[in-house]
Amino acid sequence: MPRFTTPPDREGFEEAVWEMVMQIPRGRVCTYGRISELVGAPSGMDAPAFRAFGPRWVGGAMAHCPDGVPWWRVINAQGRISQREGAERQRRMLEEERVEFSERGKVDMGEYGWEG
DNA sequence: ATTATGACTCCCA
DNA sequence: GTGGGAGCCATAA
Repeated sequence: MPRFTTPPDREGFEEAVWEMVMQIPRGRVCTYGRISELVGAPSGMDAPAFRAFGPRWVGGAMAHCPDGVPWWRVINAQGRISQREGAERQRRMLEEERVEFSERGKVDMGEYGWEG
């Protein structure tokens, strides 16, 4: 397992992430990686490092986001739920807004994915 | 000071 | 489709 850290300017980065996540329409999903791309790297960080860690930082921001942020609309690039503890709850939240899961628990990104 | 810890993605067997 | 490794460092305890 690779290690990762919180980003430089964590507060600013996470706020930007939350604002971006709030733009995901109801009934759609977005990936950690796509959110991090849309938000962009904090100044002073090189692209390769950000490519590697950005998505995980987005995950970190989802772990403690303020009310009003639809954290459940963020899933991984494979169309699956990354969270372990709250996976069922997240799935319910998505199904309530008509997002469908395959038998293997996957969301069709072509159908439900939001690219920003 | 040292250690454990994280809601990821890509690439290649 | 599934499995493992690489990416490489800030916080909290």
